[in-house]
Amino acid sequence: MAEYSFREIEKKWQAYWENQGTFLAEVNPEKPKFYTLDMFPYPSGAGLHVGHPLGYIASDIVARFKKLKGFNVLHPMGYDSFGLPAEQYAIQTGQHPAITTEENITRYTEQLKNIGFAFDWTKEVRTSDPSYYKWTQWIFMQLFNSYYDLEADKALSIDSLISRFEKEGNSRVKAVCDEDTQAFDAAAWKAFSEKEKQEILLKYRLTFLAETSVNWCAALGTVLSNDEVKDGFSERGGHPVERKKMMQWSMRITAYADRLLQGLEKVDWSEPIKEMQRNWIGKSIGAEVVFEIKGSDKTIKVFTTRVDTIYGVTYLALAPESELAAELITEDQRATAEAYIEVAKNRSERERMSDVKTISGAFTGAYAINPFNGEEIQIWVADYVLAGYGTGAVMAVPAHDERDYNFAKHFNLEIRQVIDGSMENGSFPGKGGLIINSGMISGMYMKDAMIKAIEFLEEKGIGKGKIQYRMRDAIFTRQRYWGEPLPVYFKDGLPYLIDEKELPLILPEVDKYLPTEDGEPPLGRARDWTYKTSEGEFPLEKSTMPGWAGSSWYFFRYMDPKNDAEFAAKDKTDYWGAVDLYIGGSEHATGHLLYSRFWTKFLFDLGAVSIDEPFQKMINQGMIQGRSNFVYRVKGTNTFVSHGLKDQFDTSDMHVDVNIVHNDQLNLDKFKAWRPDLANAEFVLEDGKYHCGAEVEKMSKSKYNVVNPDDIIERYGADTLRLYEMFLGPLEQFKPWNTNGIDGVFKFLRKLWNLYYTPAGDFAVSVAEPSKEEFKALHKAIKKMEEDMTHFSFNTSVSSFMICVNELSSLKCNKRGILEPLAVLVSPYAPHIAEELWALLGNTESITKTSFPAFDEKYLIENIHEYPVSINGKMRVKLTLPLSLTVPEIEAVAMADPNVQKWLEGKAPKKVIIVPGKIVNLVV
RNA sequence: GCCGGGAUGGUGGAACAGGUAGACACGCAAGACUUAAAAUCUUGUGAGAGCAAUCUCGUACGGGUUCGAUUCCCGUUCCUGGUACCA
Repeated sequence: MAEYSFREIEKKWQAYWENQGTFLAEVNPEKPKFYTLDMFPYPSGAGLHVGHPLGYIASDIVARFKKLKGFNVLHPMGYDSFGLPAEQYAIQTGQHPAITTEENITRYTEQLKNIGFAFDWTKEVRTSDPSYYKWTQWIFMQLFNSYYDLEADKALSIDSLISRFEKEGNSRVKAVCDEDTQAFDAAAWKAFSEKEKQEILLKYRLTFLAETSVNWCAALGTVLSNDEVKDGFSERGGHPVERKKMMQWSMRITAYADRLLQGLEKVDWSEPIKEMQRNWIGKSIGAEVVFEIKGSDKTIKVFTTRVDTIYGVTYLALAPESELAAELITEDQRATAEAYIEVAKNRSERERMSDVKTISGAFTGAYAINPFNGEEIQIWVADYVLAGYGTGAVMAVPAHDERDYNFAKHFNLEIRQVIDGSMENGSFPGKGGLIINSGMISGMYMKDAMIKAIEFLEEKGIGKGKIQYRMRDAIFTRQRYWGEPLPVYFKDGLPYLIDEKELPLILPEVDKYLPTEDGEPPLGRARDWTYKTSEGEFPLEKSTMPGWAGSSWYFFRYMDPKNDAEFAAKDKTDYWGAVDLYIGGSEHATGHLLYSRFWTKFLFDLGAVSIDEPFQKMINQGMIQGRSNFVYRVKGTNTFVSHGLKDQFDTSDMHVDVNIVHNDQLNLDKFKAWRPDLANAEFVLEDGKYHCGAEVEKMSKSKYNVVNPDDIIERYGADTLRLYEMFLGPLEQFKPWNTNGIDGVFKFLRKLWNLYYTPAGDFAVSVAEPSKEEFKALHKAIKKMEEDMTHFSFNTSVSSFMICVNELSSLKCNKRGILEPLAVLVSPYAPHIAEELWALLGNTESITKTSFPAFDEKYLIENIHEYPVSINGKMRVKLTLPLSLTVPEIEAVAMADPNVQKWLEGKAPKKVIIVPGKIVNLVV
């Protein structure tokens, strides 16, 4: 066999790895561990396109590299298999989503296996599998049975809260709970009925049922979380989304806001991703201030980050949804104010967002009293105030806040300056200035004034310092079929958990996957969707969990996927620990990555795992975009003009399938065969070729720019695909898929192959001692790969392999001493060809069992070496010096250099520091 | 609007600590082999001038720091990701 026949080789080694269990990963305390993880895919009906494997290839390279370096590597793959597309398909066709999902998974697995990943497939997980979602439900139950204790700063069991209530009521309990929780003492607690007790406990539980304002998507018939909504439309499907009040399960993720923020300091993620999470959590430090209302015993609580400007408050503004606002309206303002509230409330979120510039509001007629100076100030209703943030009320300081300023200008309200500085054409004195016209805090700067003002508030009992988060509690229910059922039944209208022994609560069969006629979720169609206890039969929860439930803990399940007694055994989670390298897209920054951190912290509090950050290092690979090709048809004819000549004709452009275009040249025969109407197409060519136009767009079927990895593998092989995806550019960069350069990578593999063969096609490797040049070529590549592995710049490693093989081939190197380590070196990138060559060299064990070739610097040293010279830490000149020179000789040559002389101006340097091979420092 | 990331030949991209810009690859051109094509190999390939050695200009644009800037600083333009009345 002389030809590089990748088809045979790849099939052979993929079967070998599977039969030998080469990549099975088991706990082994003798060896250091390395956990590489990819964001598992949702198995969609379209199959994998060429963009999906990008990150998987990168992590596979790292996994194989680490294995060669002696690590025990866990590198699993699985499927996030609950999701909307399968359900939508089920609605249209009546086919059970489980069947569609199964088919898609089969196809995905087949496609993935063709690429030759070092996955341990025995660790595969599927979120829609009952043996998996049993534990998703179990985690939900633990959350239900926990509350967040602020003194311990962790989640504790709800039973411990109950025993505190029995002893002393709730007045001294510092815990995260609903705003409206009333105080009670031990006696009162004991006097409460079972129902009342449960209602109170629900206000503390980490997952709870409450009436919440949600993003309702009528077209999908379900609620969506904030990160599933983009610009007022659903992320999947692009349907309009509106705000609606509904009873929903929520997760008290806000209890963890601060720990989620602090945890970011400990992990090695890119700064932009951390920043996105910080913004999403949106911590603001400020104060809550209570304003009394004139002629009423009601009060208005506002949140502000700038109490120091309190003397500049000239009105209060309430959100239109505020019930208090409706109550406060006086007779003379009733007509206008109520009309305004009606209009504002009915404006959809979408309208409100797209129309930020229009200023609107209405005076209620009521007045509040500024607690600092006793002044009466008007109370307004304004739709720039959001009901969902802070207290839904704002103290307006028009002089120092842009929105307040615009509002005051529009309605002709007073603008009172309390920070020194000029205020001209819309520029506001900011945080730096001295505070003026402000009674007790005049003459202070912001920081001191805030402290003083908060002290005053707390003394008087009319406010306090407060930290507010932008992040809301996460809605945890979806009115869908294809998701995890919640292990909850209802008694007296209150939720109770089912018995843990009953898990998993299996998703029931339904006749249709649509909501019921009376608007209940699809599970409302299930027969016997009830729970039987000794007390009777009770209805089960009809909503299911959101998509992010299953993906928030799958990285633990990979460690122990078949465990039926625990979500994962403690000794296994302790051994594998946090994910050492997580590769995936940045689009999950505010969804999956935040929820996973939240659940991990919770499991940590529970003592179920020993880590509280799941992903130590993360790389965000850039999306691969499509690159569309165009042909230019002369209008009204069947004649197509090459790109360069199209301006000479009246043409219209047309997408052409990128798979019949190579290097932007159209394959004319394939084009004629592409569609029947093109069979008799005619062409106007340039230099005998048809050049297509190209444009970067999203990869989509309708643009004929989808490239299937299977096609690339069929034509060039998996090793070429792997190398090429890496060669395309930096992993983190967004880039269009473009096969223009793939021939070069394929040629490289063929050249590599030919190193082991004579021109006549015989396998021939000599045992002669390699020359210095040969060692040098190899060790340059070894060094480069080791360095690249620390910065994840896979693209330049591929280049360094190419250089190495080019040099070896021009040296006609066929020596075992070089070719054996060379096969190992390239094996993480191109594992199939490496295994084949390794076996040809007479090795009987897989190449993955050997170790990475040791780098030796001595091979890189040349006779002539360039020394950069730097003087006084500033001047640096590169000199070409023979390596044999002694230190004084190097110094002499450096001193004789014209640039150095110019710099020294005749003076002698005080000290000469020479770092061999590095830098000569001359200190003046 | 606010917060990130980016802009280098015909193309994808190198330059990892301020020190020979354009590695490597594609494409293109010329040549070798071939009846021919494909494949392979060799050479050239940022722009301009020159027979040539060589010189000048060049990393989006305008400035600055430095002996020296793709790299650091200030300003501008364009592309791109996130987020958006968050008080």
